[in-house]
Amino acid sequence: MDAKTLCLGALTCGPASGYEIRKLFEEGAYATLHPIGFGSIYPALTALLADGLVECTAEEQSGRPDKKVYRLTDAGVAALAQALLGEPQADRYRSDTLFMLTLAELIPAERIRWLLRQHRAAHQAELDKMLACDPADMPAGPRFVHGLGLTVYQAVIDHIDRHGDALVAAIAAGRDTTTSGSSAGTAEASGGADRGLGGSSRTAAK
Amino acid sequence: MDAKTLCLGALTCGPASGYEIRKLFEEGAYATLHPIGFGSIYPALTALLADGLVECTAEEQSGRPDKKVYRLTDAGVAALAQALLGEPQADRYRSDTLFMLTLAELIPAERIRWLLRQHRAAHQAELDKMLACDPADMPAGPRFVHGLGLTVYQAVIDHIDRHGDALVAAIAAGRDTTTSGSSAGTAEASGGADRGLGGSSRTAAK
DNA sequence: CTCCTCATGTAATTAGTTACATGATTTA
DNA sequence: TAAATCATGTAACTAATTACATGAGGAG
Repeated sequence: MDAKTLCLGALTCGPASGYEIRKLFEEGAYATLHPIGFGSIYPALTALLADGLVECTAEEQSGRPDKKVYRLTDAGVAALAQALLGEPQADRYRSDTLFMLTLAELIPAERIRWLLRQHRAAHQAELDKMLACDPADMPAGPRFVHGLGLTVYQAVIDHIDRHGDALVAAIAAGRDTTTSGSSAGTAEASGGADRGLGGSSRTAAK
Repeated sequence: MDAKTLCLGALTCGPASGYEIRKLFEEGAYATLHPIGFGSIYPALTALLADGLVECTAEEQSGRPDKKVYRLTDAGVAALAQALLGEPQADRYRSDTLFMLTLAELIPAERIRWLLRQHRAAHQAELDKMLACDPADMPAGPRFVHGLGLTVYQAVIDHIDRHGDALVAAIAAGRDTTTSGSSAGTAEASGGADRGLGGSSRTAAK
């Protein structure tokens, strides 16, 4: 799905500027469905304007660059409907965290715990954002996707809550950080599960 | 997460050729966690060899090019463990299908039904592949990720089964394909929900 | 007083995908 | 007999991210 179609889709929610479109894709209706940044949006909008699929009125603002508000034309709606008839590409998911967790044996138990917390927190944050929207206000399409998002995020959180401790315990038991012995057997290191709690508040973002 | 780290990770499962690594990422242990193709794997392997992080023995084969089997060196394991300590990038998910479904109002009801079926089938296929593996054979890390995958895929399938029909019905009611009237009100077109059943067996793949 | 939000756009770099080149063996 | 699998690698192309440039106003 190319950036042009994505922008066209975003504009069905109503007229918007490039800046606002980006927000739709990172916080709003299209959040997490399709990552897209300024570098893709602005050129796409320019191309759409040249093709007559959107029209644009510039609103003067003090200091800031003019706010260019784009809206769909009839041709734009038709082009979008057409694009929506094409074959959808297969879903793609990529997760550094899950890849790392697959290689848990190579990672200190403390860091595994941190990774799990962070993963949970990220999903909880998405969930909270979605919970703030009332599905009753949405048309059927967005409501369906919204509900799907809720279930999936909840499933991830539940799985971490149910099996996260067991993973940390297994790693702590299998290869202790303090001892360098390899075959430690089934140690009962699960007792003090909540002491240090990961630390490392710096470098949390980016 | 770059292609080199991904290859290093794959090689923890044991020595493998580039061809086999790709299979790991599309069917095996790392399936759907990180998309990666030949074009990324072969150059990465060459670079890793130059850095001494993997070593390689070529097995002669009749007709085919030599099968180059790569395995991790001690330096490779150390480099991987080091890379695993870096900040994981945020998860990225992209779904053409879900984006399309968000714009369901612009799509004929029949096609919505097809989209839902296809989405369900894709997730069912992934689920079946995962169900074929016994988690008991896995170390804690892969087992955790495996379990997470199962729950998530199941959640998607369940959601489609529970709410898919309602979506199709809403679209069919809101904007009928046969009538061109725009403000049709709350029509009771939900009755014959299962007549044509989508058809279009051609162009199913790719 | 500093940081964040608003606001647009270009340029450079990096990453990823696709196509090509080659070819024997197995399966349908 | 046609197509898929196995097997590696390069070159070209497309797409995406990041950095840069500019700058006012409001919140903390």
